[in-house]
Amino acid sequence: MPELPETQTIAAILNKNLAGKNVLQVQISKDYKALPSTEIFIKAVTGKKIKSVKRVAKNILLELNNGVRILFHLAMTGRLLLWNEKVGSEKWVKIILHLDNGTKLTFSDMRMFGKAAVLSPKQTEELAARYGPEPLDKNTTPQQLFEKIKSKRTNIKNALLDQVVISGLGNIYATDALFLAKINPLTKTSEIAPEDTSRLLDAIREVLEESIKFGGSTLSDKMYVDPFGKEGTYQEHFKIYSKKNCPVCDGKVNFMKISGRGTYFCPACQPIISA
DNA sequence: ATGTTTGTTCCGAT
DNA sequence: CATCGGAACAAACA
Repeated sequence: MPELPETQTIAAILNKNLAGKNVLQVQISKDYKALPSTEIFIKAVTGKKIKSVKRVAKNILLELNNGVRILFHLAMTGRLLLWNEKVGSEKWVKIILHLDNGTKLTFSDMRMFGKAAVLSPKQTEELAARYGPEPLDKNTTPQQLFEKIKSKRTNIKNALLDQVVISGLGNIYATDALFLAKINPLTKTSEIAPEDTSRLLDAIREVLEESIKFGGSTLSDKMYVDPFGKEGTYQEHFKIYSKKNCPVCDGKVNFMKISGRGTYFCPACQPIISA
């Protein structure tokens, strides 16, 4: 579930609450495989101090004082919770980190699509290098995005979901950003002009920043909550995602699957660019 | 019972 | 050979 805003929200809260804490003990569920192996994971993490928590694309990285990183990727249904008296029982817990302030961080994952791994400093660099530009990085330019988009031969919606083109977008924010930029999701990347990319990057930044402001999106399944169990409210501010009628022209919103992902767009406000 | 789901990766097809 | 897109991964819900 989590895309960039949700991952960012989690990383910021964890950084605030975990920096400087020591990991006293690590518990891993028998039915779960941490990477590269559960044994190596436990050995690498136990007794280490957490220096900081950062986000890279949709990954959450806990930097330890020996330079090793714990990587969590939440995929569709992963959760990281900081347990206290308010955050109650949680199912599907796979990993528990016991901290020296008496609290614990749990990683749970209902559908097991997520990932927990330890990375060496070199592997951490390699990870970041695999991803496209970070949309919220001020140094990211429309020209960069344009070149990345032009390297793909598919529609713009698929291109935006490719983490090599741009980091951190998922189905919801790609859908909303295309609506704000007035670009039809089926537009071939070959038809995208530099000025479209400029509008698109602005739109991407707008939806991501707004969502971060609202603490991300929590859908009806309640899968996403922050580490203290709090839901996001960006779903009350969706631009087009999940809507029946266009908020701009009130026309009927089109729904279709693009590469298997539910896509919403307004055919009037997001017309196909003809060659 | 069938169809749906916010992500990523692998494999077959092109 | 590179790239695209469907299927698969697994579980809950309507």
